[in-house]
Amino acid sequence: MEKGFAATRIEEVAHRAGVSKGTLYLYYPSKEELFKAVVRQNLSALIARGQELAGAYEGSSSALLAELLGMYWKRVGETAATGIHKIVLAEVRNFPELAQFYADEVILPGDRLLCACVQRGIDRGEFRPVPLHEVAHALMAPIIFMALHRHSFGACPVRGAIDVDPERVLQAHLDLVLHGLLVRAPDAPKARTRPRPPTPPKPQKTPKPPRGRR
Amino acid sequence: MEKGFAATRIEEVAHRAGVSKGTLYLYYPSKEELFKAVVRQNLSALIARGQELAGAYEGSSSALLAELLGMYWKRVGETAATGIHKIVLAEVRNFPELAQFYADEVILPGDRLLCACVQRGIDRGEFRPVPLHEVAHALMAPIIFMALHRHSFGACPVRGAIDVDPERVLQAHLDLVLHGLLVRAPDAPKARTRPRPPTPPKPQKTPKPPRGRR
Amino acid sequence: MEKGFAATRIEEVAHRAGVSKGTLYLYYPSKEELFKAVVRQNLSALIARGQELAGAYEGSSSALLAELLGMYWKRVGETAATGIHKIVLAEVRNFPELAQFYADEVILPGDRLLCACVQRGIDRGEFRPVPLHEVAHALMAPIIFMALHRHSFGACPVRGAIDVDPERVLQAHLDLVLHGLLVRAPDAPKARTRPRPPTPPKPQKTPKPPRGRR
Amino acid sequence: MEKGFAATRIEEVAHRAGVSKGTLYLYYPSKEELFKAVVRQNLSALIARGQELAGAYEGSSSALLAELLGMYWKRVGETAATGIHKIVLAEVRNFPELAQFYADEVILPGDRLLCACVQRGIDRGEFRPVPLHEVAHALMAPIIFMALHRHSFGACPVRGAIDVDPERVLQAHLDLVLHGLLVRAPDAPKARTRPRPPTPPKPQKTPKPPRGRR
DNA sequence: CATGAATGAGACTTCATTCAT
DNA sequence: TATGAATGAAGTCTCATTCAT
Repeated sequence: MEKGFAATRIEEVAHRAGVSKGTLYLYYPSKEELFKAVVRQNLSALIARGQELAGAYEGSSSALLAELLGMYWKRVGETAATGIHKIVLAEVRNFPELAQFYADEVILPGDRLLCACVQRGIDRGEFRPVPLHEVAHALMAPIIFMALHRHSFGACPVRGAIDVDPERVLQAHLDLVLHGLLVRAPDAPKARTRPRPPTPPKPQKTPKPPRGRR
Repeated sequence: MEKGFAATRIEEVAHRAGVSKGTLYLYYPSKEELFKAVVRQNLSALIARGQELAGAYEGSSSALLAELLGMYWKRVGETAATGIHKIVLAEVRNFPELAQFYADEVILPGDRLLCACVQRGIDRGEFRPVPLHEVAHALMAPIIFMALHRHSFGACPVRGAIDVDPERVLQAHLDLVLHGLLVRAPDAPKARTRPRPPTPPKPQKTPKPPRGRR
Repeated sequence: MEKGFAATRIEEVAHRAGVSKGTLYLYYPSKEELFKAVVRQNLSALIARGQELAGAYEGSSSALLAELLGMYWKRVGETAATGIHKIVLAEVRNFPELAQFYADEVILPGDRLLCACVQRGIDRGEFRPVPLHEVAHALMAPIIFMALHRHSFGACPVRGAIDVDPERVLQAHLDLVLHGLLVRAPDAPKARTRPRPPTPPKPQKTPKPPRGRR
Repeated sequence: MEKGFAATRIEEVAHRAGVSKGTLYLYYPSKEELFKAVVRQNLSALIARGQELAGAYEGSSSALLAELLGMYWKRVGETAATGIHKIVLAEVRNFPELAQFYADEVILPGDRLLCACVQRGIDRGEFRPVPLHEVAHALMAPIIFMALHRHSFGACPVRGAIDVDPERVLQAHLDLVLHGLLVRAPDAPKARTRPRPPTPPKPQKTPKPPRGRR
């Protein structure tokens, strides 16, 4: 996840795993297969988590969506698993079987889950009628994108970086989009899960002290 | 952009350029430099496009944002330039100098532009007061994400793919998010640039029977 | 014998022996030693067979030679032991100690036996005086060669192979060479061990239509 | 030819060829292909030589055969090309395509040539009617076998080796076998090409000074 | 200015060998 | 005594880079 497929040497993987090069080959017949196994295992975790959440939920659909997205961020976006997004994005075209796998195991289930939640909101009269898939995309994209971003740029020391706090971005995103979903958006944005003042002082645009790599 | 840095062979680059391998080295001292030049040139194109978009605008802030995002999609998201996003994302950590460059040339200007537009909306009483950077992120992310997605998965034949129409996603995104920005969201979503029925007939019930591509 | 020294993996040897790789090393300290043991044991079998044949014989020297060569073919040429010839031939130069061993255990005893038989024929006035070693070579070579050939090419499906019947080759060889040994070759070839019509009907005109094997 | 396929390192081949490892791969895509090319080229030489000889011949069939076999020995048996026999024998089972190739390019043409000569002898009333293919085998085998033998054992220093002089073996073989072919074998063996006393003193069985390898 | 043949460092992979259990 | 997981040296092959022409 740090370097991508090609730039990662089998030897280092083995070293970090605490075994020797040869041992790796007792479990995976090739670098490609090892790679695919890494993707598969990490994705399985993703799916599993999604399904846990998908269980019965009692509150409003807004709250449910906020919950889902927030949990996704906490469990995936902030963990090492984020890298999986980067690597899949970067390598699908070189490992075509990956595409099918990812579609089946991640994209479809994820889409299904989000669509179901939005539909629930519509059915209960909470949300305006909206195109499901497209909204699901709009809901998820900024979060995954942020994860991608943090995983790649976040790891590089950059002068003048816009120091967006993921927590706040998530908040803004939910605020905005749930606001947009509501049948009759009230004057004041009540839809937020946790009430927060619009933009707390927290000074932005400060050159954040670069966190060294490694 | 097709294969990533490592999987691309100098020889093929030379071949497609219609010259010999040696000739490449007359112009670029190494594969790394060639790569950086490719990124830089493509980013310049991105910038140029950004600047074109940044010109004076008279209408409502909602319309301005819709215009900007739509234009971005048409000029970048749908063109080969999209690949630049993918490759930068995939390689920044291996080419740290790229991070600074990308931040300076793409992220900052882009953020500045969007923040200015949102601020304009707030100043003119169109938008609720919202955290600028975070909203800018929320505005841009789904579009770039879609571009990334199309560039990677879009190139792979996948059974049962969710066939999202970019045009519609863009529409839903704008609809949603601009809706959410408005000070007083009216009952009906008037904020859209081009009047369109809220949810066009095209029935989209959740577990849509997968229409195979290919 | 199937694959040669290098292409044979210890693991497969162990597997066929019904034990684990480690167990092999309890009995043989290295692949080389195991190999040498294989050769040695197979050669011992060869020798043993040679000595069985060497016993007392009463008939004509022609008949004795025919008997010996025929027996060799039946007991060695047609059995798995043939492979030993191939592998020794292929590997002597990589395992020089093998050369001495093979010379002592196979070549010398074999030569001694054949020379003795030819000398017996000369002494008894049956054979012309001929150079012993050279004739011994001429006697044995076609048989061993055929064995080699069958072990290597015989195992490969080849279109248009010349389908020589080993039995007939042996016959022709004996016929020819014993004919050539006799002091006064009679008009008709009576020297053959088992009376057979000179050239059995089976018409064999030069460019015989290749009968495919398989 | 010295070490066999597996024991030969690409690097050494390159070194002896006076080029670098990589260069070899500009001409042959793999070690296997290089190997096959070596075999092919050497065999082509074999064939070419056989066909030169196959041209018009005026003398007796005995003399023709003696000529052919003698020339083969001089042009192949004594040269480095001999190794080709060893390596083909040792590796056919690992390179099945080799079998077909060798059959087509070497065995069949060779067989055809020899059969034609024997048939010529029969037609001209020189030879007894004999089974062609089998006799061809009997004619060729001792010579190839000797070549194999010299290539492998000949290169190893062995105490008490039977020091057979190839020239003499060839002579004895021809003497014997041509003798055996003749319709009416005369009392004295006149069939020899160059008249030589049966067995000159030349003491045999002497521990020949080991010719070191390399 | 352009070529393309040659290079050789470096990476993946194999497999004989070891050794704790 | 037997196992089989682990090892790491060694070999094949790739490909960025060089340079004489």
